Amino acid sequence: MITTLKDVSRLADVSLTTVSHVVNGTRPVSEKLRARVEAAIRQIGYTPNSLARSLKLSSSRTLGLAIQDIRNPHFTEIVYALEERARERGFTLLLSDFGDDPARESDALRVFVERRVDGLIIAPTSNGAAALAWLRGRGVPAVQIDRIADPGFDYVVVSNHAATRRLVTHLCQKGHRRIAMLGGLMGLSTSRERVAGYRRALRDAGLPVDPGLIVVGCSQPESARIATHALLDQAAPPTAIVAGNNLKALGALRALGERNLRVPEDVALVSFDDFPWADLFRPRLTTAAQPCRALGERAVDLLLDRIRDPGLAPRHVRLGVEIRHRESCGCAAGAPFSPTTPHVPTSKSV
Amino acid sequence: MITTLKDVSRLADVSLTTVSHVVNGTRPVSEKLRARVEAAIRQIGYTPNSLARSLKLSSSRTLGLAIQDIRNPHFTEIVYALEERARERGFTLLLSDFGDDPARESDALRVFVERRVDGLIIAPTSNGAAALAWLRGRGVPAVQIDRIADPGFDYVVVSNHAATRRLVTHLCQKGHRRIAMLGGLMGLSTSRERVAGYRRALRDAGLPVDPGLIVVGCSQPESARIATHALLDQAAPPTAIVAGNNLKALGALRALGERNLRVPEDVALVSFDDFPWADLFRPRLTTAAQPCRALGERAVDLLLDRIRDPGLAPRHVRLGVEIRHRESCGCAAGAPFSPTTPHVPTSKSV
DNA sequence: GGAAAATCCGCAAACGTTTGCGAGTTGGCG
DNA sequence: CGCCAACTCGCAAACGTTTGCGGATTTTCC
Repeated sequence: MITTLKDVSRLADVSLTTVSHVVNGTRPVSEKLRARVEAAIRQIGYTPNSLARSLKLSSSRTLGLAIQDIRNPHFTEIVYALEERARERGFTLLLSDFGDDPARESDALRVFVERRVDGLIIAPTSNGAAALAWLRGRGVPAVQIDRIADPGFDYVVVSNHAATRRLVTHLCQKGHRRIAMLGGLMGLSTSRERVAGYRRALRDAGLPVDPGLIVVGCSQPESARIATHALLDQAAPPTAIVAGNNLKALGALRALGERNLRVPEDVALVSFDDFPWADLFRPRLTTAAQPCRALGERAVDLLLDRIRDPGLAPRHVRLGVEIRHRESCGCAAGAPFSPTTPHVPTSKSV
Repeated sequence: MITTLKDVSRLADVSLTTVSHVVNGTRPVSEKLRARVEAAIRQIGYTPNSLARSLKLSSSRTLGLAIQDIRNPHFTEIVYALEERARERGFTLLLSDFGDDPARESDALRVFVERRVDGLIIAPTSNGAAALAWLRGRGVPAVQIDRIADPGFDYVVVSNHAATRRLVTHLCQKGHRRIAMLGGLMGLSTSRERVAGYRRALRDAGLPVDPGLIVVGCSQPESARIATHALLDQAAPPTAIVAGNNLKALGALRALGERNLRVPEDVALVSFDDFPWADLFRPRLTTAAQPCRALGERAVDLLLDRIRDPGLAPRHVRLGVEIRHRESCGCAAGAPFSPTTPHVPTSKSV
């Protein structure tokens, strides 16, 4: 059913070498033989064996992608961009979703290396540093996305600090003085940067940082929902909430709904990460939208560069974030947004 | 950096054969040698080369996944389930997103076959039949999901007809007499089955089928949005709309919002496909929720069975759909839902 | 103590490619 | 006619594994 070069060579009565060369166009072949070979190929429906080819060339034209949870719309978007870019460049993607489990993260990397991917893209967990160290030992090219666990590797992330700061500053300007932050796992660089941006904005506004208004560690909508209820149960509840990412925004939204609190009249809500359908939530959510597509494309480009030249110094890319100004912050729909912090342009260090 | 069996065998001073056997545990090895080998492996950080292994064994423990658009939440969910199940079974997933493009669909399959996947899972386009025929010629195991393009291959899909029928019947019972249907590309079995279910429900209710209320061919939110506007511009506009899938529901929702029409008071809306956050739209959407997880799991299981025994007769699985009864159909939240058509149980033919 | 059985191990051929090297042929030119 | 360049092509070794076969050593049992 599946045929080989040898089958073709027998049928066309030429050498293996010649068949290989007409298949790959890697050296001139006379018109006569080429015709015979091509006829034979069509006749038996020959399909090259990439495995053998990769083995011989020690290059599989395959990229490994290890990510937390494809179902998170943010990652879905990134995966989409990565796959497209990789495909355009002639690479195929191996996919691994490792959830929250560091062990599964390591497993994924091991599997990828065993399959001899040419390089890999990873959104590392909080202990991704160990996994990356292991990779370094194998000399496998890799780039981190979204989060950074080891500055020794390339990465492309966004300006979490600046964007969160702008979000919070905006709430301050609208008069909010008790602003809560739903933060993520502090092992993640994103969470740390976003919480730092939040603190910074408060300090800039001369507001106290109340530890009771910062809750960290929730990673799923459900924990965010519960955390939100807890926040609102306080003696002096927040008048505004900053969700550290899209999942937390969903949780917060649910909690607010359960309490029949109106957004933004009773409590304002802004969130990191946009949804493709964020305009359909009521109220329409004000968000910090990451450039997922650009992020994916840059990641692939960085990786291919490094595969070409493994000696490159680590390259760090930080992309700007766009604030999508909608209603949940308390502004009328479409009202102009005037941040105090200027928009952070795409930057690249080293 | 990357080492081989031979490196290990040299360092441990044993034969290649022995190293291979301790790595795979495929034949007993004396305690002494095993220890030496394991020490050597650790020392040089040996990682097996799956490419060579696959070549020799002619089995790559890899599954190809070709899908339309991962960003569609419905497919995202399926991809997630597929990846998880495949991983549990020791297989890795190759991912290809081919959009609407039949050419890219064929490309994807070709790439997968060249990479010698053990089998593949595909949500075929309207002309997927050709692509599948090509596969048959190569003898590559495959299962179709979501849609069916060639009954000669295994598939696992849902009861589109029955579910749509229940959705529409429910609207009829609420008194709607002009119910519009936003259908998909009629080349897809899902679209045909859903539209058929819609017609059937109307006939059952003794209502006329007005061709002006059926619009087919839209596949993206934007075209559904435009189609919805057109529907509402009619002399006798519909009082209820059935969205053929989640994307169309988003488009319809946008159009209704743009017209400041209230759902369900002015126009009722129900939709095929659920969203994980469907409870956060306002109004909360009544949907026909597919068992994405089960679908993914069954697909992998079917595929692995077939890989084991390629001679199996084609197996067809049709899963039941759960109606998630919320507000957009015009019922009070949480009101009981009493379909005339009994819930279609999971069935399996042949 | 000796033969048979059991145990432990290595040789070398394959899996399906790619490619350096060199052999054979042809044509051009003096 | 002779020689060299240009052109075409095939041989065979490699890529990193797996595994059938058989040789050597040890154990078992009478």
